[in-house]
Amino acid sequence: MDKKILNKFKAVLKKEQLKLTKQRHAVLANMIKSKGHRECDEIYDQLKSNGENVSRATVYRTVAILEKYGFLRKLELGDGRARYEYKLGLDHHDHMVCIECGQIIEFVNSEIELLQDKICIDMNFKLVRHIHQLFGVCEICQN
Amino acid sequence: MDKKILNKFKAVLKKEQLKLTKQRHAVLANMIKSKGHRECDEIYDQLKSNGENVSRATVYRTVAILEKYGFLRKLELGDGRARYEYKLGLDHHDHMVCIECGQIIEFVNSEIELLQDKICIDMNFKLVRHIHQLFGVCEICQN
DNA sequence: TTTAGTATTGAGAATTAATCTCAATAAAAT
DNA sequence: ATTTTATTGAGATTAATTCTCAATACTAAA
Ligand SMILES: [Mn+2]
Ligand SMILES: [Mn+2]
Ligand SMILES: [Zn+2]
Ligand SMILES: [Zn+2]
Repeated sequence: MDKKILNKFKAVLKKEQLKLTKQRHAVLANMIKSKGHRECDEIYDQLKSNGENVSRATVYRTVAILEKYGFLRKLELGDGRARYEYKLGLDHHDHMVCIECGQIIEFVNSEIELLQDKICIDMNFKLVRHIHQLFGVCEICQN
Repeated sequence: MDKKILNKFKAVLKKEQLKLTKQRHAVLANMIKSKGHRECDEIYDQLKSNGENVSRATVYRTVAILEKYGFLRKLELGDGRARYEYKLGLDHHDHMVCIECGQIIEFVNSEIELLQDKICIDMNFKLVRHIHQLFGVCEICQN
């Protein structure tokens, strides 16, 4: 794992009086390697098939820590299963979701981000995070 | 209940070979009357306290129909409980959610809506619906 | 490197919003 | 009024997530 990321993880853990365990390392390493939008069970299964056994409970506990400290972002797409994507150091983006095939397409629009900030300033709302998801039918599914 | 709304509801039900029952009427009437962002259990409790007993199962089943046909909009704010708001004939808006007190503030920004449409056109994505939620600290909770 | 102190893990139980089941009932059609 | 068809409700079920707690693994001090 990249030394910078690992050091940040160690710093976070120390600050929170948490210990660096094989399991926590394995979850983070796995998320860095496969950069999709992933359900906890997927992570669990993939770790298991790599021979790195981490319990489901620990996967859930670890992604929660990683989200809290900005390593991961949690997505809720309305199907009752949370997805996580690696985000540390990457540019912000939002998501389009195909309601036919489930495909997730990423998009960025800095104008929207600016307008969003302006709304919050105008309304004296301190923005922490946002969700902007577009649901519709992707190019492939239209044919 | 407003005759236009009731007629539209009747038309929808007929089209779908569903029957107009006391319970379905009660749920719709209740949603029209109290225009908040409401959990199913709230609707259930309020109906019960009005003496109009509708089972939880029927509340869930009815809001699903009402959402499908545009009477209601479903909100998922990330706490695992869906909220519904009445929307038929009302202007579109999105939501800011205070992470301290849970307050839901509505906002509208037509520029963002236009940019959103443009993104979808450019990417050949047929937009059906969207979620734009801003999470942060409201004016009151900042003091 | 031992030891003491503290945090973590995993297996399965618990939780909880939402959905399902199906016999009894109510609405619509004839 | 009778038949047909859909609906309801009570409680069981589902499924993602969280919790429990005894056994185990880190960490730092001696
Ligand atoms: Mn993404
Ligand atoms: Mn609203
Ligand atoms: Zn698609
Ligand atoms: Zn607030």
